[in-house]
Amino acid sequence: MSKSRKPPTISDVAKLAGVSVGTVSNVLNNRASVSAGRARRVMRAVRELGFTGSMLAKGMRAQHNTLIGLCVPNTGFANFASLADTLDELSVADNFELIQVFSRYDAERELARIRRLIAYKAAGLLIVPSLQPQRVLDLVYEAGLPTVIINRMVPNETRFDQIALDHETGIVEVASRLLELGHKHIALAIQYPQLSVTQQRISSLTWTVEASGKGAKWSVLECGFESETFENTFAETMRSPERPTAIIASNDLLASWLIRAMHNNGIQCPKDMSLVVLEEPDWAELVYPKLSCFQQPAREIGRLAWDKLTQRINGEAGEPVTLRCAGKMVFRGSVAEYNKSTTSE
Amino acid sequence: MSKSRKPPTISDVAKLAGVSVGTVSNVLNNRASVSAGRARRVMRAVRELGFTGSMLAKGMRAQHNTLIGLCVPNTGFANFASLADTLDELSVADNFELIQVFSRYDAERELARIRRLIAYKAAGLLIVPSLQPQRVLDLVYEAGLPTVIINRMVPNETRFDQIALDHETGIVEVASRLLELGHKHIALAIQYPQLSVTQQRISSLTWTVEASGKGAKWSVLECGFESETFENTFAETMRSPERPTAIIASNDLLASWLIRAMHNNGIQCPKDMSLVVLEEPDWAELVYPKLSCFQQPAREIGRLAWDKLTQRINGEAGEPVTLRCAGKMVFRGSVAEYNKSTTSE
DNA sequence: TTGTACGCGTTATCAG
DNA sequence: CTGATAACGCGTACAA
Repeated sequence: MSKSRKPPTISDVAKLAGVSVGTVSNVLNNRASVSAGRARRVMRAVRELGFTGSMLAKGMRAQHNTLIGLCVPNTGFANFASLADTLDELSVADNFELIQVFSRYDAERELARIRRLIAYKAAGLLIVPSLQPQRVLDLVYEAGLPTVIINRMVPNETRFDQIALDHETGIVEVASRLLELGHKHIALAIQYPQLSVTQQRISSLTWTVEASGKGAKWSVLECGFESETFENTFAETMRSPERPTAIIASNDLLASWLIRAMHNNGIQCPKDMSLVVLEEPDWAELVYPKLSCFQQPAREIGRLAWDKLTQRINGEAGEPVTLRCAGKMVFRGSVAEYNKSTTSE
Repeated sequence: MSKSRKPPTISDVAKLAGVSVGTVSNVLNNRASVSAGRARRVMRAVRELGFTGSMLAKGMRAQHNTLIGLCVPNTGFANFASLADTLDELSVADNFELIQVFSRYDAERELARIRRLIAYKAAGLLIVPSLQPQRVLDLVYEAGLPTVIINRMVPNETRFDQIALDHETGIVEVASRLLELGHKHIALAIQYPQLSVTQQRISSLTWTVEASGKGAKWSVLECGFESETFENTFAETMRSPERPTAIIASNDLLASWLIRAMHNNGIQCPKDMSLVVLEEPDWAELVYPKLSCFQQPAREIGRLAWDKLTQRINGEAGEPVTLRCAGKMVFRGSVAEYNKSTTSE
């Protein structure tokens, strides 16, 4: 049974040290000059009582808190994990408390979580927005809360800073390479058709394929949200004579589904099908063949976002900016030349 | 530039609605009976001003906060991710705010982070302890903070509830199976020798191998913290005539290192070597052969820990308890019978 | 150099 | 049913 004694306050310390509360405060924040003897007595009392202070009272008094909210869809994808990791590191260094909440891709939940962060008088917000972030963004704008949007672009949003990956160059590089290798039909496997990055990717793919003048095809493979359903979709797609010879997966979950589905349908990678994923899961080099990935610079994004947010909190930032970070394409065994004599029973 | 207007307070609302602050408070918490007309006026004023309330002031007034601290080493391992996910879900349901901090396996940092959580007057703490948690545990005990230790056992600690995996049955089951399959030398690949779970695992392995009476061997493979160094260690181990025919990896990082190292050294799994990992990474079924795993019940542990913590916060818990959850062994392709005619050049 | 008093936003209490 | 006020812990301006 933990003894639930009340936490010590400044006046407890003051009483024990035989000084006034103002003196204690001055010692703790080594502000005004306090005589050495009293200072020592105060410090001893602090240690004796295990005095920690109250961030609640501090925050209330100072009218600003050292809490920073980070709202991400989940923590499962490798990207979000390293983003959280980076931001935690940076926030500790700057003496902020990072409080991470999950929106689970649900606008309603996102709204509720952000509302609470506002109620906690968070000093700033870092948001990886959900699919319908409008109400949330309106809310934080109304609240006047310094906010940076990360990782996922919100189109036509000029009220906030946005720091995100440059998705276009990635898919252009992937598609160009696949076309060079002789692929005639490239499919983009997606999960969220409404997402702005998805739209961007589709148009980039379209553009690249058509500009190449090689008469290649492209298509979009909507994969849904259940792996069983997907198995059917995939099998059906592969029965078509027009089936793709290369697939670009939007995220690592889809990549894992595709690997399994290819295996189940007797399709060999890269002989029958090349595979690329637009983020790098930590198992990329463990599967055979090794997975070709577009590495997202999560750490760089985290750092830029943090810098921008602290600037904005300190009132040093001007007009909201939109930054795009370059990713890096890494080709591994899962991509190969298109083999015209592909087995097709 | 977000307009950094001061957030509205209760008295702002009261002024606008033409009522007293007490009335507003009563309306918001639908406590005492307030006349319908006034209540409507208050609600309108609340909406108009975008009033959210201040959890800081609430917490200070109520002398207890709705903040729960979760301290984990990192968020990279699949286990910790789903633990965080479960706890987030549960805390939202109970109207608590979960604030997650990372100790990075560093006792010093752990102490600093916990200290701040105490200063924030967190209502309770969930800790996956670091390797030297003594000072932290003393601190939270002194502070009288309801605390539950999860996932990793702290030996001889009876001041707190502990909810953890039953590691023993897992390794006993794995070792028994490997012995059944004719393996004569089982190695346990570890990273943290001082960890109590490591000690438990070693003694369970010892016990199981010796009790089997099959004259089999066992050994411990210390893997260190850098994958390059590990490559050498592994190559050396495999050069020995006494080399293991089955390896049990303590965590998914080691499993990934082992898969790579086996590949680099031309050792085939499961023909030359069986492999088991004591947690289940999300890529377990993507590699070939599929990885045999001891599935840790992270969700169950999360749920039990949360229940215990809320009990303790509400003063409904008695003496601290220690609970062990059963994991589940899943054998897949990476484990096979030991083949005496193993290729050994 | 040290002590005192006030205000931050909220809720509980008490008087009207 | 409603309004005024004290108290929570801290920082600070100002008085001693």
